[in-house]
Amino acid sequence: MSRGSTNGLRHNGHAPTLATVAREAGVSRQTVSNALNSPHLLRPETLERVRRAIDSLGYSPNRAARNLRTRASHLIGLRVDRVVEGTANATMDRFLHSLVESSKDAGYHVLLFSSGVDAGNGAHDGRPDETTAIAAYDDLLRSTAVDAFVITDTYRGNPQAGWLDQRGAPFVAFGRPWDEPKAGHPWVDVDGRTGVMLAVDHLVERGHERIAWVGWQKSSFIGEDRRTGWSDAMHGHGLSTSRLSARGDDTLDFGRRAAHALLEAERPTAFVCVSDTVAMGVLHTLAELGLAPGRDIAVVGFDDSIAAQVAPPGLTSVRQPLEQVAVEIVALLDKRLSHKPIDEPGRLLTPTLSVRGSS
Amino acid sequence: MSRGSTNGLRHNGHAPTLATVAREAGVSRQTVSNALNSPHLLRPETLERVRRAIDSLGYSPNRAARNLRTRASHLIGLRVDRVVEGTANATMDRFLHSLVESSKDAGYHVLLFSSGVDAGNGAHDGRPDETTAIAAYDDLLRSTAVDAFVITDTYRGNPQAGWLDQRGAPFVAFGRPWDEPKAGHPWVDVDGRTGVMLAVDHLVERGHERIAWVGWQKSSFIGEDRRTGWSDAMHGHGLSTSRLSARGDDTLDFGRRAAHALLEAERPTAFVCVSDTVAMGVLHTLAELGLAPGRDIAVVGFDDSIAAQVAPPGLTSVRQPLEQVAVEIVALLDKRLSHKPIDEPGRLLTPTLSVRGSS
DNA sequence: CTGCAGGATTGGAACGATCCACACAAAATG
DNA sequence: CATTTTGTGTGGATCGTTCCAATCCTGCAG
Repeated sequence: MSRGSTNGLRHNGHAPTLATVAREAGVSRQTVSNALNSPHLLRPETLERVRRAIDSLGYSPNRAARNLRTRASHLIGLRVDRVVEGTANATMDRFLHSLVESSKDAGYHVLLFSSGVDAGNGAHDGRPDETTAIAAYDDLLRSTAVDAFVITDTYRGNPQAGWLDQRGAPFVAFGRPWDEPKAGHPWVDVDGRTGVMLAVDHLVERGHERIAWVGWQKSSFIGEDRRTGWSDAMHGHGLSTSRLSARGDDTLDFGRRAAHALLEAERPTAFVCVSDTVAMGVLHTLAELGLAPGRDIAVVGFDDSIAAQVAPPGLTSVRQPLEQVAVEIVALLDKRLSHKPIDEPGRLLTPTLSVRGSS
Repeated sequence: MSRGSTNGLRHNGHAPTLATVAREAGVSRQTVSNALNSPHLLRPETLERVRRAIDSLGYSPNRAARNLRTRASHLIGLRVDRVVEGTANATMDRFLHSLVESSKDAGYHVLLFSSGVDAGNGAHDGRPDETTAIAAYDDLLRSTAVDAFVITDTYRGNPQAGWLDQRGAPFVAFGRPWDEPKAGHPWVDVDGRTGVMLAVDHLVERGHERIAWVGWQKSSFIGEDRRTGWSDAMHGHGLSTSRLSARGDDTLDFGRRAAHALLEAERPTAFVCVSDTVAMGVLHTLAELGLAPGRDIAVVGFDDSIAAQVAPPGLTSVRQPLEQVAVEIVALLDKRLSHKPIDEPGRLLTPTLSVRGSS
C-alpha cells in the first residue's frame, strides 16, 4: 500500500487500522486484535512488539466496526426527564456523574435520550408521555444503539419496566418494583423508611416529642414508604402520631400550607418532610411567622439537595447514597450483560442524615 | 407503528436487516437504503411499498453498520465534571435536558463521559486534571466514538478548546474564548454583563443607591465581565461604586464574610452577587444579623438555581436562557458537521431577571 | 425506427473490527 | 517412535450498512 516513501504509514490522512498496526508489527490482524482483547493468548515478546506498534501509531480501535461485529454498543441508555422547575430534587446531577464514572470503569459510556414529547404541565399524569417513552426505548433497542438501560422513574406503576422486561431487554432500575414485588428484573433502591427513622431518632434525641409528618399523597409508593418510617419510629419511641400528618403534592406551596395548618391546630415542635421541596415550603411558613428554624422549630427534609445545603440556616436532610447506588447499578448491569448469575435481584441501600442548622 | 398482521415483530431470533426488508418488498438492498436516506430518488409507489415492508417487519437500521460505513457516530460528546457539593450552580440539569432535546431534533444523541481522575479538592486549580481530560477527548475522537463535542468549561484559560481546535476536531463551546478572542471555533455564550445591569436597574428602580458587588477573584474572566455590568450600570445611574465591592471564591463562606465586612463598613442597602452560591452566603449573614432579605436589604444572585427558586423568601436572580443556548449550540454543531458555512463564529444571548422576594 | 438523455434501480465492493476453523510448531503422552 | 495435547499465530468469512459505477427502463426528439 505505502507507495514510494521510505517511512510511509504516517500522516497519510487516514487513521491507522488493525491492518496498519499488523503490518508495522509484522503480525496478522487477528494477533493485534488478540493483543487488545485476549492478551494472555500472546507470547510476551509478541505482545510487547504489538503494543509498541500500537503506541507508535497512536492506534485506537474503531468503535463502529467493533460494535458491528460484536453486536454490542457498549453504551448504556438513560432517559432524562423533563426538568420540573421549582422543586428541589436535583439529585440527578450527583447520580449522573457517579453513573458516568462507574460506567467508565466497567467499559461503558452513558447515552442520554429523551422521550420526545414534553408533557405540557405537571409531571403527575404523564399517560400520553409513556407511550412515546416506550417508543424511544424500542427504537434504541432495535437499532442496537444501546446495550442496556438504567431506568430511574419507578415512582408509581412503571409501564416501562414491565415492557422492557417482557421484551427481554437488559436493564436495571433505580427504584423498587413497588406495584409488582415479584418482578424479575434487577433493581437498586434506597431505604426511605430507614432514612426517615434516622430523622425522627435525631429529633427525639434533641428533645422533640410532637413531630409532624408532611408527605405525599397516598397513591405514592415512595411517599407511603417514607411515612412508615415516621410512624414506626414515633411509635417505637412511645410517641403519638395522631393528627400530626399531612399529605399533598411535591410543591413549595403544599409545604407552606401544611405547615400553617399543622402549626395552628397541633403546635408541633418539629417537621419531618418527604422531600426538600416540601421542607422548603415549611421554611417559608416559618419565615412568615417569624419563627427561626432550628431554634424555635426543627425541620428535616429528604434528598440532601443543593437547596438544603445552601439555604440558610442549612436544612437537615436525609441523604441518599447516590454514588453507591450508581456503582451497584453498573455492577448489576455488567453481570446481566455478561450473562453471569445474579444472586439477589435487588439491593436496598441505607441513607444517612446530613445534620444542619434547621435542627 | 408495527402493523397488525400476524407477524409484526417476527420472533425468529434475528432482527430484520436491510436485506430482509428488500426481499419482503421485492427490491434491492440499495433501494431500501435510499428509501430511508434519499426518498426523493424513489418512485412514489416503490417508496410506499418499501415503507410498508419496513413497518410490517418493524425494521430499524443497525446503527453500528451505518456508523462504520459513514464514518460518523451521530453522537455528541459532553464531559460531565465532578460535582462540587455545597454550591448552587445546578445549571447543568436544565442545560443538559435542553441539549438532549435539541440534539434529538437534529438526529444526534448525547454521550456523557468523564475525564477519569477526580480532582481531590476545590475546582480552582485543576491543572493535572486537564491532561487526563484531553486524553479522554482524544480517545473518543480516535475511536470515532463521537462526531463532535460540546465543551462547557471555558472559565479561565481553556486548554481543551485550543487543543481540539488545533486537532481540527469539531466542537462548539458554551462560553466565550476569553483568553483568545480571535479563536476560530464557534461558541455560544450569555451576556453576563447585561444580566447584572438588569439586576442593578431593577434595584435602582426600587430606590436603592448603595448597591454592593460581591464577586469572584480578578483572575476570573466571567467574574470580571459580570462585575463590569455592575460598575457600568452604577455609573450610568450616577451612583458611586467606591468601596462597595468585594472579591473572593465561589463559596457560601466567602459570601457570608463579604456581607459582614461590607455591612459593617459601608452599610449598603442591596447586594448584587456574581452567583447564587455567594448570594446564599449573603443571606446567611442577613439571617444571623436578624435582617429580612427583601424588606431590610435586597439581594440578587446569578444563575436562577433551584436554591434561588425554593429558599425563602425566594432569591431574585439573573436567569441564563439555557434552553436557547442549547438550541444555538446544536445549530452551530450541525452546520459544522455538514460543512455548511458559519456566518458568525459566536452568538451572545441575553439573560433575564427572575424577581423574587429577596428584592 | 434509432438514438439518447435522464430517472429509477441494481449488484458488487468497501468500512474495520471479531469469529471461526485451521496450520504449525513444541511439548506431553502412550 | 507415533500420537495426542497445548500453545501461537494465520487467513478467510462475516457483521449490516452505504458508496460507486453500471444497468435497466421510459419517454421523446430526430
